[in-house]
Amino acid sequence: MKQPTYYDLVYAVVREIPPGRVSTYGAIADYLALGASRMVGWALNQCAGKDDVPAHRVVNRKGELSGRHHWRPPSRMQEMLESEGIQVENDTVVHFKTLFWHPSETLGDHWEPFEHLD
DNA sequence: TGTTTGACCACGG
DNA sequence: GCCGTGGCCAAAC
Repeated sequence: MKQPTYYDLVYAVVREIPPGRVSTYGAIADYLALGASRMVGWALNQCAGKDDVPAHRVVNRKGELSGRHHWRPPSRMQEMLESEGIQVENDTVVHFKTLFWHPSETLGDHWEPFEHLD
């Protein structure tokens, strides 16, 4: 990998998710204008194992930990969330609607993560 | 090079 | 408010 791809954009946004908050595939896909929220899932699939990307803060639109099966061990994702004060019950984020974080909430609409790279 | 699949979402019934 | 269907783009086969 030599130049930034949409993977890097996804990673960059995920890293900006504030601790104790959660975001969704759809929100990230919408913010990055990827056109397909599945691509976020693919990107996160590649980031599995990377500790520098808090992928545990990304859940589906229902607030369910749909990606926990891709963690080692699967319970790791829930533990990470709980360690940040996020309550998880039955593989679903409690108060998900309240803890939901949208990229534009913090990054704004003109966030250029790689503008310095050209 | 065509088909299948994927940590999904919006919409209509 | 739940269920089935289409769509979306990229990687793996």
